[in-house]
Amino acid sequence: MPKPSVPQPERQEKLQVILRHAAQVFCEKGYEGASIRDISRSSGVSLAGLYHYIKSKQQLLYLIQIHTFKTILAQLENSLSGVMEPVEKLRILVHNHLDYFLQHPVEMKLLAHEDEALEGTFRKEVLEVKRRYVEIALEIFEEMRGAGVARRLNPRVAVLSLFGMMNWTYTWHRAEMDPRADALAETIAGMFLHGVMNGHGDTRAKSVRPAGARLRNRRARADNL
Amino acid sequence: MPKPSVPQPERQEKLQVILRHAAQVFCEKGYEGASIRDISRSSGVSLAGLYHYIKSKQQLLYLIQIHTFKTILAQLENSLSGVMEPVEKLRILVHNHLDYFLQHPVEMKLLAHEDEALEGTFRKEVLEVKRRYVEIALEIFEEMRGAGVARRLNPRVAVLSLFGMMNWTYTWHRAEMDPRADALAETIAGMFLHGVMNGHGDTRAKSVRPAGARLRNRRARADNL
DNA sequence: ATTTACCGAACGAACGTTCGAACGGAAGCG
DNA sequence: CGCTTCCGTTCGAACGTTCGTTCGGTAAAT
Repeated sequence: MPKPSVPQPERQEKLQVILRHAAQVFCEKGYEGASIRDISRSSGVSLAGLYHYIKSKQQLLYLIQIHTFKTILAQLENSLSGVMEPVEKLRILVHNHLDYFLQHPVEMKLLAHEDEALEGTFRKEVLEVKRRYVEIALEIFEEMRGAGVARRLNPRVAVLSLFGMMNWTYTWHRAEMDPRADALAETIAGMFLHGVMNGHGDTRAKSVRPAGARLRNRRARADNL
Repeated sequence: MPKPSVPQPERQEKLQVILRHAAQVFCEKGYEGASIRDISRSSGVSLAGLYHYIKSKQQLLYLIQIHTFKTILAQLENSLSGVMEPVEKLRILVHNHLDYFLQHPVEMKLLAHEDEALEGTFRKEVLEVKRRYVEIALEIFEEMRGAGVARRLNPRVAVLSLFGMMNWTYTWHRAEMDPRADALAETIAGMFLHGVMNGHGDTRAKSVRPAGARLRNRRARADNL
C-alpha cells in the first residue's frame, strides 16, 4: 500500500488548473463547441495527459458545475444563518448570488448556460443541488407571504423571475460599464421588492431599505475555484 | 426565360418544413450538439438534399433566428402603434414578448440560448434586430422616467432585468403547470412595475393596474396555483 | 520493482460539405 | 404527336477533417 507523500496535494492542484482552463474554454466556445484538444492546448497538458486527471469530457463539466454550485450554496447557507427577517434573507440571497456571479463569471455562465449538457448521474447530482438552492429561495418567499406580503403572487413565478433577473446578467453585464455586485444587487432586490414605480405611479421615493445594510461582514470569506 | 409555375412556392414551403425540423433539433441538442444528419433524419430530406435549400448549417440557424426576431419585432411595433401612455406601452411589450415566447417556445429558446453561435455577417444582422428591440424597451422606460417614475434606477439594469425575467422563462416554464401567457405577463409586468411588496411591506393590495386592462380580447384571468 | 506522471500516435466514429449521377416534368422542334 | 434537350430536384457515396478516447511506451520517483 504505497503512501504517496507528494501525489495527493499536487495532483489536486494540477486538476484545479485544468478545471480552470476547461471552464474558460467551455465558457468561450460552449460545451459541445469546445474540444478536449482546445483544453489541452489552453492548459498546456497533452491530450492524453488530461485523461490522467479526468475520466471524460462530461466529468470535466460536471466537476466545474458541482463545485461551483456547492460553493455558492454553502456560502448562501452560511450568510443566511441567524437571520430571521424574511425580507432581509431575500436581500442576502440576491447579494450572495450576484456577488458570486460577478466574481466567478466564467463558472456561473457555465452553470446558467450549460444546464442541459450533462447526462445520467452527473446531471442528476447537479440538479439536486440546484433543487436545494431554489428551495431556499422559495421558502424565503413563503415566509414573506406568511408575514403578509405578496399574497396575490404565484410563488413559483415570482421566485423564478427573480432568478431570471439574476442569471440573465451573464448575457449583458460588462464590468467596465455596469454597476458592481453590491449596487447591482441593491437595484435588483429593490426592483423585486418594490418594482420600478416607487409609490404608485409618481415620484415619491421612500426609504426602501429596511434591512440588509450591514451584510458586508457576512460575506467576507475565502472562496477559491 | 423559363417561368416556373410550381417551383417558387413549393420550394419556399419545403424550406419552411426544413426550418421547422431544424429548429426542433437545434432546440433539443443545441446548435453545436446537433448535426446536419440529425436534421436530415428528422425532416426526411437526404443529407445532400438539404444543401439544395440551404448553404450551410450556420445559415440554417440564421434563417430561424432572423425570421423569429423580425416577426416578434414587427408584432411589437404593430401592437405599440397609437399607444401613448408609457406604462401601457411597457405592459404591451411584456404581453407581446411572453405571448410570442409561449406560442413559439422552440424558436424563442433558440433566440435566447444560441446567442453566440453565429459568426460574421449572420451574427451582425441578428444583433442589429436585437438592438432595435432592446432600444424600444429602453425608450419606453425613458418615457416612464420622463413622467416622473423610477428616476433613481439605472435604465440599462432595469430594462435588461425585465428581459431577464421574460427570457429566463424558457428554462422553467411548463405549459401543464405554469400560468399561460396572459397571466404570466400580468404577473411579470406587475412585479416589474410594483414589486412583490404591494404597498410597503404589509398586505394591502391596491388597484395596481392603471392601464392595459384591455390589451386585446384576451382572458382577463388572474394567475392561480 | 512497482507506481505515478506524462505523451506521441493512433483508433474508430462522426462531422460539415461536395460530387456525380439519376430522375421527372416542361419546353423546343420536326 | 414523338423525340430531344434542359433544368430543378434528389440522393448514395465519398471527401477531408476533427472528434473523444485509448494504447503503448518512456522517465522519474518510491
